[in-house]
Amino acid sequence: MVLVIAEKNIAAKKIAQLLADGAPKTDKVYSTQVYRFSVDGEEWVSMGLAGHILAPDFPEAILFDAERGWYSLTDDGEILPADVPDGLARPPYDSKRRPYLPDGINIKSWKVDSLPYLTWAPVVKHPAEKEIIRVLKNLAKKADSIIIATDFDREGELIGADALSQVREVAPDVPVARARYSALIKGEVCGAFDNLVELDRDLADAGESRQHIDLIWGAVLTRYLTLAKFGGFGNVRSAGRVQTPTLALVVARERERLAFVPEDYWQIRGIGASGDTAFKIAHATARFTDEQKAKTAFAHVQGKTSGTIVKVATRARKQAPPAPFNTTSLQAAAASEGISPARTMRIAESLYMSGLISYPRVDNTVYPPSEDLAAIVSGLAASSPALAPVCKKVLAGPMKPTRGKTETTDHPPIHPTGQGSPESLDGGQRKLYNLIARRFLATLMGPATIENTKLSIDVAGEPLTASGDVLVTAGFREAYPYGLKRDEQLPPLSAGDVIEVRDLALEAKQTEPPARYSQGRLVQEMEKRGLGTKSTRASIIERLYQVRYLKNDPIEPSRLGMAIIDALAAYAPRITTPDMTAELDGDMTKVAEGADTEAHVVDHSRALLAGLIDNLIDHKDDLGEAISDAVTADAKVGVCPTCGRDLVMKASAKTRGNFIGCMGWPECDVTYPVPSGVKLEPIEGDDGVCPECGAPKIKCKPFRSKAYEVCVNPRCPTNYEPDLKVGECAVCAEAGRHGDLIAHKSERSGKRFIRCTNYDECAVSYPLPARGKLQATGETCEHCGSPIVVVETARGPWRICVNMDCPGKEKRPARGRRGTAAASKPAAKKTAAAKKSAAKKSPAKRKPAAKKTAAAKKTAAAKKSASSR
DNA sequence: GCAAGGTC
Repeated sequence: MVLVIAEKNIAAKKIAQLLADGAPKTDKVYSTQVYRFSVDGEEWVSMGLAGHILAPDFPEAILFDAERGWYSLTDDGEILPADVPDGLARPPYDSKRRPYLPDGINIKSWKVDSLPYLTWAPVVKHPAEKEIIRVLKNLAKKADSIIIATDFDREGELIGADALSQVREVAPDVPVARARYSALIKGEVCGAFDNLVELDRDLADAGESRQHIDLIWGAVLTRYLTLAKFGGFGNVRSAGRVQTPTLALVVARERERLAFVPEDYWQIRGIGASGDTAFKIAHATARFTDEQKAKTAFAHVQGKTSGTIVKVATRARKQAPPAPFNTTSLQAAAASEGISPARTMRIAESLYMSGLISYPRVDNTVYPPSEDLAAIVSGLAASSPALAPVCKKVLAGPMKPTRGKTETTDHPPIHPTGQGSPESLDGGQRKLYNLIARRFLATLMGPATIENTKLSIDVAGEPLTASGDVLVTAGFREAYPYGLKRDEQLPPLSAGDVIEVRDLALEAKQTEPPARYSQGRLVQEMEKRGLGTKSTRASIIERLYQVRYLKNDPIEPSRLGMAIIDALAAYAPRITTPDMTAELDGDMTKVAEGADTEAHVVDHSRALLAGLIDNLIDHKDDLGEAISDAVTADAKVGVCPTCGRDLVMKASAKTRGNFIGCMGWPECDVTYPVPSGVKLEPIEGDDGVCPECGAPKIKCKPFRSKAYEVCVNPRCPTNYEPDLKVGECAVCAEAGRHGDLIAHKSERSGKRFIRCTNYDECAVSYPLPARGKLQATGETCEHCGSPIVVVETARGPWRICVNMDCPGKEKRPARGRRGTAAASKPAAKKTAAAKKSAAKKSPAKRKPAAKKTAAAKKTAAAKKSASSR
């Protein structure tokens, strides 16, 4: 049997299809997809790895001293020489400066003292994809020969070399060869398998050098930053060859904005009208930089009510259809539609896995000749009725595809497959699929023609203008409306016509600083500067948000992010610029060409880092202070109305919930609750102080709905809500007594809830939505008899039964069973409190407000999963 | 608890 090892499943599948006599058979080894086929009567099988199957890391519990070098200790205290690669450089040992690694401190422990040793620590590999390795070894044992067919690039060679090392553990003698193809098409793949070569160790070593350098620099600097001011678990301050220069880009842009000195300018603008059509007019001098000149011009036109058309100029311009999508351009286009690059990749992956779009990690922007574009369009027409009319036009047209600047042969640009059923996609998936499908169609269509009309208007001797764009020939815009401005149609006018003029005003304005990066722009900027790859950029940006160096979109650096860049620019400047990546690329090329060795390149890099360590450690406390100040500044939401110190967002150690507390604690015990389940943001400046009570106001952004601002003080008059009777208590009615249900707002927590007036006997207490005006309706719920209230929300009124355990609420048609189960035994469970009071006062009766205890819920869930198995 | 690179 011949075993073919590809980098990923899609490659394994394609290779099987291209080499097989007849159609390959899909099979599973354990739970991994493999492809069985025959080539000239011989039995072949291909499998896909999942990228790198081994992960580099530092060895467990390695210690160092000058005599023994690297060693490890067994549990019994026995000293063993460490299993490290030959020829590894030793940490330069200076007993005054650098004691032995203290007892019990090893490379795995996060201690500043160990950083100089970590710089020189060996790097080993451990299995990262255990399942894949198991399958690989299983197949390798049965193989008569093996062909490594991973991607034809540096990382592909390394992935192949790692796979080979695993194969050798079970099949030391089986012949192994390498197939190098640059496109998954018949000619390329068959050619590669007819001309097998050897695995290129130098190229794999180049990839491994990259891994080691990234790990060593990343781990040393990340540990250093984290230890400089330990902020508790979950507060890692990371640094790396790609993430740090990326952060530096954002910080540099913010600094430009801070240093920006706005310039004053003036505009004269107003409204022109002819017949029923009104349009914007402005002085021909779009921006006056001289106030006096602006005032003089304005004095001429002020209060004027008519103008004369001097000239009408129309000019048509063509807008070329866009290039096919590669990863970066898809991420940028999706970011404009509000989908972050990271989310774009997650969605694209799912669309790819369900067979709706082609492979999403591509640099290529030119369709290969082998791609049957017409077939895709036909498929699209059949699967997406909404796109069918435009698909028909595309099929009838000349269908000359556009080409982008980057042409590679590994995969086609991102396009819909025209297969599957996109109709059932949910929100984000549907949005992205539509973008991809429409972009694909646009690349096969003609240009759009936009006609611009420019009116020159004389108003009391001053030149004014109006301009309007109209899409006259839709071309590709019929399929691809993204980023298209709305038509601004001017009325038909000609020279000499008189128009109405009104609302002319002189406006004083200021120039704006350079704009912040959007996530889409940042991805493009990273690509331009050689930072990261198509597969990593999105996740690197996401990481910078996760460690709270970045916030908001357009992107702003946090004070912490700025402090990190300042510190690294001072003590480890090499990590803050893209140069390190550029230099690494140069070194990699030398290793790949055999002009240098992995050991030498990595040791050189270690030495550069080692040269920085002493200075870093000397400044540890300065940095700790800077980080701590920055973190406090980021958490600041306002000033304490009692003592004047900063109020900051804090996390409760007990409940892990957030609250606002005074930095003066324990002398000052001012605290405020904050709403949970929403994203919170401080409001800067005077807008962030409540005019009523002086407490801070904060911005709350609930998931998928509109942000609002609120005073954090629950006792503030702006938060006052009178008690409201919403109806009668159905529980009490069942028990033969009377109780009213009253909506209260807690003065302590600011939370709203409903409670029964009969609370000595009745335990009814329901939470209410945090926001929206409440109204009693006088109606009762058909399911449980509890009152119905209306909550005014941003999306309009919302009628709810106040009973949180109402059986009517649990009816979910899609799942069904949960609802019916709950409805059939609504009185089954009670809260402990309800049971207690019921036992004391009155016999337990049917109770619509059945509240399940946590334990009861658990058993119910367990029963459910047991019955479904 | 570290990075960046593959891919799921």
